[in-house]
Amino acid sequence: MERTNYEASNCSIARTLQVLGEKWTLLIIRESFYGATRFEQFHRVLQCPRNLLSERLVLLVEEGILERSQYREPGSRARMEYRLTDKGRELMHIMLAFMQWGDRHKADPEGPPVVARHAACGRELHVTFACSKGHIVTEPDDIDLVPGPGALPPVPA
Amino acid sequence: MERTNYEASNCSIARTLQVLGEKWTLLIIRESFYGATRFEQFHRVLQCPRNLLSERLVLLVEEGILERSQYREPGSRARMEYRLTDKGRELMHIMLAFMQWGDRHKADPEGPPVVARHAACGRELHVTFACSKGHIVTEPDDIDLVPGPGALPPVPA
DNA sequence: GCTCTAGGTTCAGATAGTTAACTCAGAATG
DNA sequence: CATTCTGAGTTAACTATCTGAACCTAGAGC
Repeated sequence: MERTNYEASNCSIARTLQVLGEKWTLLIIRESFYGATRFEQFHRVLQCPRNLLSERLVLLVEEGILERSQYREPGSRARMEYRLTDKGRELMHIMLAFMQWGDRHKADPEGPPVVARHAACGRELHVTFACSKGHIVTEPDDIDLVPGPGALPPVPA
Repeated sequence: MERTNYEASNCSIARTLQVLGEKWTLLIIRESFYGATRFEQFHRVLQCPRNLLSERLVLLVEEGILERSQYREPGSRARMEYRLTDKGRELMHIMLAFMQWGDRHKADPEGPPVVARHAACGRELHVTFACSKGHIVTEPDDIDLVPGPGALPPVPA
């Protein structure tokens, strides 16, 4: 299974896209967050081609984002289930960032189908940035993107 | 320009992917955040096919994520530039969520090429969730995903 | 022994992405 | 003022990926 190469630069975004950037992948993960665990569940909701679903699940397991295991309901034969690993659950930030932007700019008139709440207090959550001093930042303008240790030479004008 | 349809459910994530989910799109936006504004700048860094770059830029302008305008450097002819709109700048959350996951799980040994800092205090930022009461949540387990006003019937087991 | 279901696999045809060559206008060069 | 150069695309042939549908298999239920 050869996959496309975005690697023109040392970039975590590109490397992450190499895993998540194919069609359906992020929606499969969305369904995992919403509670789907079985092939037919994913397929019923997403209505994506079965072979792609199959390929993507294999890939996500290889990447350590999902975990595949057999289980057996009493009186039923053994089946496979796919569950998010810790690494997969850390994709929550990406999911909710997508959801938040979409709710803001691509909203359905009915309102959002899913809302994220703080389990402890029940209030609605939104994606923010926090610095190590505890400052919460929401405005893009309050963020500086600066070269890090693995920086490449800047883009020539 | 027909685009693919992910719409099996009322979902902001799917609708956002319909705009950002095609190949190269998110990397074009990454470059916008890093300061690229001109066709050849994007192309030099990304090394993507020129026709796709061209198509994607048109699309991002149509979507109101980039703004296209003419400008003229003295002694040079008029050129086009592409700049993030406010709507585009709000994609920062998605960008940094990708970057953070990638830095954690797909890191380059050199370290990250770009770091996000709080403009006011200079400290490193990370993506978090905050509720309206000001609680900061980082653990996926502290988040409940609950049906919102536009909810669809739940996935049958 | 036949049918149903979950979880896939196979394959032909359509769509999207890639590669490389070409265009075109204005600036610079000679 | 003819020629080359550069930025910003366009075009066309080719390749890879995705889609839709049919097919397969093992175990459960009838």
